[in-house]
Amino acid sequence: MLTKLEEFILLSVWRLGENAYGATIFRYICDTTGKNLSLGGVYFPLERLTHQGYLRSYMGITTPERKGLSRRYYKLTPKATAALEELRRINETMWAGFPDWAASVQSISK
Amino acid sequence: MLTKLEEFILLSVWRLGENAYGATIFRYICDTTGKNLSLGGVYFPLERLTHQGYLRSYMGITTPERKGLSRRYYKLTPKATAALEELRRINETMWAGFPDWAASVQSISK
DNA sequence: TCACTTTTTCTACATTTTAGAATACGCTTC
DNA sequence: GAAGCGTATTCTAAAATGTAGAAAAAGTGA
Repeated sequence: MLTKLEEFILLSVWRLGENAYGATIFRYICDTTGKNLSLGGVYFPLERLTHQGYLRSYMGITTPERKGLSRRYYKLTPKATAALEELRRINETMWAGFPDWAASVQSISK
Repeated sequence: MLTKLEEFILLSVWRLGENAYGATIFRYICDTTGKNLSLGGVYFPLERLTHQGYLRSYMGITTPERKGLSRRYYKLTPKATAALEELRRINETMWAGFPDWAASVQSISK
């Protein structure tokens, strides 16, 4: 099963689209969760997920007029999309009916 | 931050109500996720969560006419409820707009 | 008493996370 | 053209967490 961090990383890659690389993913997760991750704690799972076939990565070759080391960008593979959809279903079942959840989900009235 | 297992354990305790003890929690999570957890992998975090103040536990003293070791029941503390509500908010933000999610959530049209 | 069922507890090992230091690269400035 | 700065990635060691399964506990029934 994907860990929570892996789940969040995959979702971040999906959401950031063309702009998904280590540093932006790190910042996005920190901002959204309000927690302080460590940088290493995002780069390491990125590699792991790539090895496991959830992500494809490629070096940024375009527009090299910016400062710094060249970026390594990430994209979801179909395997990742499938895993996320399964996870979404599991999450939905687990959380169904939890107080306050009702406010944003249809067809649960309690 | 709570791990995924801890999240699922807390949700199971909430859902199982008066019937939340190690073995039922274990079975509920296995059934819902379709994964094979190990038993030890549920008892250990249960103790951890209790120590950290997310759960209160008490031994089952009622109706001792059943077989087996006496059960240790669990209940959520207010700290756990608060953590779950925060997590729900984070999850909602992370998952908002993800394909297929739309089917069960209001006001997302894409 | 012995075997059986349900449940918890324990142990050893593998994986994942945390925290932060080290390294890389390309501008800019002196 | 060397030094410093900002953006990024890579690496390392320690701590926390998860996996797998064996062992133990307690009551029931043969």
